[in-house]
Amino acid sequence: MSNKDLADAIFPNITMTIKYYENKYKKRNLPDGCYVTRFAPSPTGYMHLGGLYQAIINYIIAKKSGGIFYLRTEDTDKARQIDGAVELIIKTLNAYGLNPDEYEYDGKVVGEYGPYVQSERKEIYQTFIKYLIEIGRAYPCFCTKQELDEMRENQEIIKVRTGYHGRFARCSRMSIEEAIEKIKNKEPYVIRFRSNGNFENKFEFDDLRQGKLFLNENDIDEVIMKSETMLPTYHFAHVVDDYLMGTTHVVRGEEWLSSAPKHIQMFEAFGFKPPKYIHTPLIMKKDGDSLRKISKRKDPEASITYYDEAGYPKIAVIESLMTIINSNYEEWHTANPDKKFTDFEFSAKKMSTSGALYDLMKLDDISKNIISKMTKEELYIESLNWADKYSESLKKLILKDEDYYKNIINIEREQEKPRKDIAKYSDIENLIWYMYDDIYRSKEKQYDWKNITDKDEIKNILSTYINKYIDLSDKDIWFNNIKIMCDELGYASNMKEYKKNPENYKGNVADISTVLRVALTSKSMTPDLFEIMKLLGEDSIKERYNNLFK
RNA sequence: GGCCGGUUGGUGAAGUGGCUUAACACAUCACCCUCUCAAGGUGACAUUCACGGGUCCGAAUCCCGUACCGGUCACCA
Repeated sequence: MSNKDLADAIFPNITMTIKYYENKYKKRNLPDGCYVTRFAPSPTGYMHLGGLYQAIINYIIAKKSGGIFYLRTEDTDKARQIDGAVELIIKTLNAYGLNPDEYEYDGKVVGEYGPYVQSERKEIYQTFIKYLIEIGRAYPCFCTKQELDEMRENQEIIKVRTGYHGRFARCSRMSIEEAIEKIKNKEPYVIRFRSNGNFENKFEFDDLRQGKLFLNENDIDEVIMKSETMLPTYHFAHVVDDYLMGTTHVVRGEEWLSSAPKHIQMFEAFGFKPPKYIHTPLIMKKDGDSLRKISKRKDPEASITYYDEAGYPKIAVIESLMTIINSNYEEWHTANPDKKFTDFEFSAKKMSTSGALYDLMKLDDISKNIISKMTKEELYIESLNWADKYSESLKKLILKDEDYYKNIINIEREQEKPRKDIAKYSDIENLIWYMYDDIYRSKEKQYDWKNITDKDEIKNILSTYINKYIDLSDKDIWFNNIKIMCDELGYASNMKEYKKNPENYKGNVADISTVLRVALTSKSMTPDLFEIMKLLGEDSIKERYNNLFK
């Protein structure tokens, strides 16, 4: 009995060879220096901020080099899979402008290296595993979960490194006959890789972010195929897929670094050249006094849907992540305002050395800048698209009179230094509701009076204004009228004069303006009053002033 | 516990032996501008780079030790 017999007993139906697949998936015909990268999420739920972060890096290094960025679905864990997760990932990627060149979705395969869904590549993995068994580098293991648990407990007691290695790797010494017998008896088993490493030995591992590292060789006989589904584990699928798909650079989270020795060893077992690795820091979250990996379960801001629902422009989210990826991104972007984030010269070495806290304040700042630079047409379209999905009330407002809406959002907009008060589309409604008469009438309002609070004085100011001074034909005339009114009512029309001798006046032009503003909008903080008045129109202003104390 | 990495302001960080009196950006605060707010302008904000020791004419930068933080040690990825 030979290893060949064992391999046949396990995979009687696998007739292909590695050569066949190597022929089928030809080496990519790309010029030197092109990066082939992938985003390889497992469809276990919603798209995660960390996932987007990985995807961005993969995308920019591939695009910048003229290479390929592809999407691979890692669905080997059927228990954790969630319906619709793949769709969400693809849609998110596309929405954020990170379109993969190759992917598989909804029965459609784009690219020469598919299937791009791991569960559909079962035969490929099994072919590779079969080969490993034939050459004696893999074997079936019949240890039960319970036996493994006991073994680990034992190892802890006698203070040995835990894991299936060395003398603890019982099934590695099982005779071929016995193994075949057990398989015939339908005993459950997994396939393990037979490691030839020595944990005491170090080898040099070159991580493109961390630089040269000296890691211990792996001596654990890792599970490479699961028993029930006969699908590979991550470790094995990574080796086979990234080899066959021609991945040149694997960008993945730092949590993978410690299993890199296993991967390297498997590549070597096949005689394949491993890809280059970039292990990235994790995005962290402050939890009390300590830090932890940002978590989808505990942190709403870990899910990309959080940003979509709040209405952040996609590019703002990307740029905020870029500042974490390489902190010189912002400086570069300021110097090259017309370039896209994909033009940025990403440097793995410049990535932070430890996990970064994601700063929502920073996101707001980036987002405000981006939104302030939009034209009114752009903002109109973006905000309507957002409202269509997430806000019935804003949508109604916009559609009531689209031109009116555009005029409102255009206040202090299309100019050299535009107003920056919108960080996300969900802010808009709260900033503009008072521009609509019907809402203004029905809404419960708190008037935010400042210096002048006396009812009769306010009435007096308002009636004087609408009877004698209201003129919306031109901003200078408008403001000049307010100043004249100040003089008439005993308020300082000139702020400098007022500051010199405040006791000579009842107040100043700012106080008067504030009364006009609050009486009109209920708010003491609004954009340019003249613009607001002009848009509202005389009738509306008069109505609001007249009805104020009724 | 073993192994691997890390530790520069509230945050992201620049920095690789003298150019650093520690860049830039966010946040915060003050002032200016100003009809309010936002914006914009000016300035403040780490006498110090986790701590201790060492090398050196000179250290955030190199070495050693300690502490703390993170990752990993699954038939999860």
